Amino acid sequence: MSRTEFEPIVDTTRRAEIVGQLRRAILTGKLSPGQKVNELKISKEMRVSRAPLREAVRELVQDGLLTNIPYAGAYVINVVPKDIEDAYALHHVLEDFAIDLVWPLRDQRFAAELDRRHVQVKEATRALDTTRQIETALQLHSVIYEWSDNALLLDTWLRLARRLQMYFALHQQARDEPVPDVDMHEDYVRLLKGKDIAAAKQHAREHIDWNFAELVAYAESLATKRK
Amino acid sequence: MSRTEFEPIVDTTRRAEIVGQLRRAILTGKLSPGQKVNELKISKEMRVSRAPLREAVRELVQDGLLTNIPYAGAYVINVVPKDIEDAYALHHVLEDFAIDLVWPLRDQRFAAELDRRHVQVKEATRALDTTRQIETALQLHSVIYEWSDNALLLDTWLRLARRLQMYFALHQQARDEPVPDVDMHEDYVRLLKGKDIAAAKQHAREHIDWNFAELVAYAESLATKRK
DNA sequence: GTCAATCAGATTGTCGACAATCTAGCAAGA
DNA sequence: TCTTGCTAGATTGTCGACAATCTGATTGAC
Repeated sequence: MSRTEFEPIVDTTRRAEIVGQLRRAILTGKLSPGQKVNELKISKEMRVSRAPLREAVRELVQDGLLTNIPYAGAYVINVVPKDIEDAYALHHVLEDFAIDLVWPLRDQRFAAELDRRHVQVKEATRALDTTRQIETALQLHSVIYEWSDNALLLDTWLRLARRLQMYFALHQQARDEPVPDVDMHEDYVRLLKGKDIAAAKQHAREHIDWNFAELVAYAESLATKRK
Repeated sequence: MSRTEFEPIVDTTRRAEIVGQLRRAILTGKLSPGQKVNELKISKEMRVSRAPLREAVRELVQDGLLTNIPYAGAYVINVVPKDIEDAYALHHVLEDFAIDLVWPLRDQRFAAELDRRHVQVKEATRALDTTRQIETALQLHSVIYEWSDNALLLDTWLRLARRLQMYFALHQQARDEPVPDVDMHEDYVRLLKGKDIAAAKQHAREHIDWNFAELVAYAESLATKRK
């Protein structure tokens, strides 16, 4: 029996590639909220036929990043303050649950993984790469979900995370300000490795909320502009 | 301003119809876990081309009812005990959250809707229509999510509900026994209309678990059989 | 001028055919 | 006997073309 473990072969279909590109385009604001996804135009630009593109669109619709109206087209979802509030409320609940589940499962590898991703966040922050910073920060949060040993919870989180990534990206892109403090996640990581679950939960709660008000305000400004 | 409210036009694409049929087939066990979804065969049976069928499959893959392996095909998801446990754990958390949210929003129409769906469950139960009984019972549970005014939570619940519907249906189909008591949801509905939120939560928790052990045992029997 | 009917252009939905890939079975060689 | 290479058949992935539908502008009647 071989000891080496091989990675599964990566999806090598055009469809998967297209999904990736479209998702990135949405999450980085290259496709802005409300914008229509023109199949013919995009398929030409990507040099693929409409079939795999359409299948990719179905995936993103199911993902919640696009909405579809039959015979009218697919549109990037809009962002209104209520969406942000809903997402944050759900995030609180899921994070709490994930910490409960992960607490007895934490081991040395868990701590190592937390540190590894924390480093990535700090690197992206120092490099002033906001897009990557958002991405790595969410990946850091993903650790507890990945280790909570509940596939459904992880799946639910990943869906939510994509929404959050979109909100953050839009916001950052709009204000174009210096990135937040490098040590933002210091306490978060430390408490997750510690012994006080109540403190960890409490801090996670506050940590999640750090830019909540700002994001809602941004969504409101969007709504007013749209009028 | 018109006072009458019109329903949105139903999706009138073949794709939507196909999604419905496939979903029903999976949720009723017509397509059993692990079974392959042969595109050519099904498209012929449905008298449609493969294009809309494939798009429908993408949706169901994203929904979590199918898994896809490139160039190999789409398969109905398997059911293992851990899946049931994960689903129930998440259900507890979501139900708790939903009750919190819905509590201050309850009004007379909320109570009426609870009653209406409760009646449907009882009718299905009396008619010995197990499939419909499962469907209506989940729709009864959906009330609190629909009224909780959190679109993301509702979306998350609907995903979970489909998984649960599949588990229940498989189980029922396997044991082929008389359906449970007609008054099963009596307390659930009564407490949701009452004033004691703690009692409502507590009962919801127990109510959710009523057939948990049975379902896990069934999944285990499946797993052993598969060997 | 207002409103309804009509029409052209653009876009989405669907189809049938072809290309790429996988699987199972068989044959050849060590 | 086991492994390797090959082949044929089936299935999935992709393509280009056509049909159905929507949108906006134009026309014409009142």
